[in-house]
Amino acid sequence: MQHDAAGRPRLRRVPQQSRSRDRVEKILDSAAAQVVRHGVEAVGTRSIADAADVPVASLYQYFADRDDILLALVERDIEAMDARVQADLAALTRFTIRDIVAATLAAFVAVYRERPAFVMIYLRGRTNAAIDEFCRAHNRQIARALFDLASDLGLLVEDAGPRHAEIAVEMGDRLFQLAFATDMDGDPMILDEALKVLSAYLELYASPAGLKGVDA
Amino acid sequence: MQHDAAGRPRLRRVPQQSRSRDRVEKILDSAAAQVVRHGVEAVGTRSIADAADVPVASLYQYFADRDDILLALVERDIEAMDARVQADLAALTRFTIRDIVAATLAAFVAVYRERPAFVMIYLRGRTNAAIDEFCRAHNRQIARALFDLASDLGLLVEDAGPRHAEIAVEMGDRLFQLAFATDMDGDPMILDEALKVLSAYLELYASPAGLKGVDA
Amino acid sequence: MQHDAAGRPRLRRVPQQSRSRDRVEKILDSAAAQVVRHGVEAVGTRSIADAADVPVASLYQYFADRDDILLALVERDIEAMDARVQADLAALTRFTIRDIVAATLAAFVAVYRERPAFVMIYLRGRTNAAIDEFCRAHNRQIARALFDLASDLGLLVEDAGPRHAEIAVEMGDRLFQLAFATDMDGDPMILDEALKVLSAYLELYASPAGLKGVDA
Amino acid sequence: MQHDAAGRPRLRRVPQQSRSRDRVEKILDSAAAQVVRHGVEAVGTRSIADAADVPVASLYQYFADRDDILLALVERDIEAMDARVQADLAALTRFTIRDIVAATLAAFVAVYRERPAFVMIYLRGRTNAAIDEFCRAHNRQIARALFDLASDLGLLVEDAGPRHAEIAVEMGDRLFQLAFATDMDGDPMILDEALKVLSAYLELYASPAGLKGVDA
DNA sequence: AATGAATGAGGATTCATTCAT
DNA sequence: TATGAATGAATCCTCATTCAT
Repeated sequence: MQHDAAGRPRLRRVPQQSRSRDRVEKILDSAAAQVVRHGVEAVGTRSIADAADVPVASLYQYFADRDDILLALVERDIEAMDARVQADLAALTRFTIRDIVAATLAAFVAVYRERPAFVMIYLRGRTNAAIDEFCRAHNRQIARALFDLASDLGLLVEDAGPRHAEIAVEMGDRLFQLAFATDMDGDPMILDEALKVLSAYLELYASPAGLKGVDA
Repeated sequence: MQHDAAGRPRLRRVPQQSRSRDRVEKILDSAAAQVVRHGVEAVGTRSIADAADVPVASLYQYFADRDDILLALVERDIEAMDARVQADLAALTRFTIRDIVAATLAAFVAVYRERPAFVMIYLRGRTNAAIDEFCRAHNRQIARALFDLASDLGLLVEDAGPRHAEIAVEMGDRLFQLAFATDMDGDPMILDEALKVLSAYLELYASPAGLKGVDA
Repeated sequence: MQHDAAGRPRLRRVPQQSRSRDRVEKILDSAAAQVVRHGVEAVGTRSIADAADVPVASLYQYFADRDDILLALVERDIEAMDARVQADLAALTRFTIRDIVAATLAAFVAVYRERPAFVMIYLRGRTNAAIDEFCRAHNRQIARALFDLASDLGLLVEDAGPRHAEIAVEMGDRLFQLAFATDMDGDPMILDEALKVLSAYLELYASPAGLKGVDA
Repeated sequence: MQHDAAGRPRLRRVPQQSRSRDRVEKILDSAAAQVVRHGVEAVGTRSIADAADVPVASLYQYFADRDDILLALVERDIEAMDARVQADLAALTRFTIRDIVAATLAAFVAVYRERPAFVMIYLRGRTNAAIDEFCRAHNRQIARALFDLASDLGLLVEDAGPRHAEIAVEMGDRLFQLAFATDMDGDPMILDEALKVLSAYLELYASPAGLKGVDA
């Protein structure tokens, strides 16, 4: 990560032009392909650039860093994930804690399956501080959103707080890491376990409505 | 991996001298330590050599390649694992399918816990073709050995074949990878599940004796 | 420095528009600040442009080159210096060789102190052919002007020629470089010595009037 | 400057082999030539290596860094300077404070004149922390040696301490920087001034013998 | 057998400059 | 005129590997 004179990390410039957007997408696609093919550590600026048919120097138009490219990959995938979760939850006609958990997990699985590069980078996130940090922050954000939803619908008891949601999300995160560690489709057994574990945990904080369900 | 003029991989020279053996062990120990501390990709010939207090060039007396060192690490660990499995099985006084599975899994867990470098390399095995190939071959070999044992003891039905054992071993392999992916001691929940899953699977092919047990 | 198709150096476009003039000044001010802060070699187009709040590409509207910016800086400062010398000399009511030398040196010192960037670039001028060349030419020009002044006032003997003035100017130039090499205000001891040395030298070529003085 | 895993700067390997020594000398000579020709900032690893007819990577056999090469240049020159000072002082048959100062300054001037690259690097030392630090330490060391000599010969009064010698050396150092800033042979006027200033200063701490002299 | 020395190939990143609009 | 975007060339440096002794 580059830093400016004042020591703050230089921000990646987010291009708004459509031409640029295409190029960025191409770069990210190439990077994703390389990651899937050869692993996170093996992708270099050169291989990304070559695959994207872009000069190496041009990468630095759009990204601060090699790491920044990987981070962008994760961000892109996470955005897709958020969208999917939101859509799937919006499609529910009846809400229980378990339904919300199931829909969320299903959305995650669907996106993971579509985006194998995400799985690879995410799993090795430990190699890369920026990615790690970003994902952690995102987990908190997701937890908050889910908590707000359940709370607004009256599915939770008084005691329940955003903290509980965070714990659940972190657990789910871990389980997904495990499930996708070696199986790019997500080990179904662990995915099943994930649903059971998370539901059981969160139902400890469910109101009667949270168990019985409320209509949308 | 180096290749000779004919394109075949150059074989690692296996030293027989005791002085050499000490050095090889020291190198492997150092490499293992580095792997555990900094991850597979971060380990270079220099860091291994420095840690082993051996000149870098001397690594090539004992190993063909950087990859070859990692492979040797895996081989060494796998040998330990085989020995442990054999010993633990030999210690059983009564054999059921489930006992064999349990003893084997326990042996694996014990060795994994003693040898964290193995876990790290094995998990990232995909980075390294040689290691991947070696492990796959070893899995088949283990499967065969276990099948022969159970078969000789009359624990299996007629339908059972080495293929089933292979499937079980591969499943166990996967589950271990998952269990150790984030927890260097092996996620106990997954390890428990592993025992249940593998036993249940293999008992589908168990003879009555395989369920009830036979004396040693 | 850029060159056109015929190999001649491309001339810097001297903008006449007032809007442009403002921008050029801003660019030069920024460049000067950067030079003083970080040294000549550390100043890049990007840092100049950022500091001037101007797009990098716009620098090339006004300057042919990175070098050309530094050269323009020197030119601007030299123009100020010339004006100051002229004004200070015009303010004299009585002229001796020593008075002219003193006034000239004082004018130089005053300008150097106001324009630290000039000192830095000039001292490292050797890095930059264009600047070196320009300064040498200017030295000759100043020497000629001072010689003409003293000559017209009858302060010099017959033997005296522009060449002697040039030597004096070069000596003075060197002494200034020395005086400002480490002390941004000019080492006073060297500045004093400069006055003594140059006066003594030039008085070797002074007419009686040159020593006694003439009224303006 | 490189750093090892523990954060300490990786030491430059000082080669003892004669073959290596030749190469190191060749590299340093090339670097010196480049510095003199194009200035300190313009010398890169590539240009040094090319000029020395050595692969770039080989530079890193002998030097930790680009900076380290420049530092080595300075060290080599400083060693020569120390040797020269020692020899010139040993040649004196009669010792006064002034004689010691004169001999020392003369030795410095002689070495500076032989080694223009040293002058250039030393003057820009401010660019390079390692060089700066090294020179400062060396100044202290020289001061100590000169003080010990004068002290042993009984040339100093009781009050005199190594601290005074350090001040004198620092002053001399500055004056040399000035004298050689623009004149590769050392501006004679400043060199003369240097002798006067330093002698006068140190004679404040001279014993009668220090003024009158003692035989070797 | 052992190793200090040597190196080609490649790593990420920066920079001055040009181009298309 | 003005400029965002684009890039070739260069930067320093690392690494696995080989060679000569």
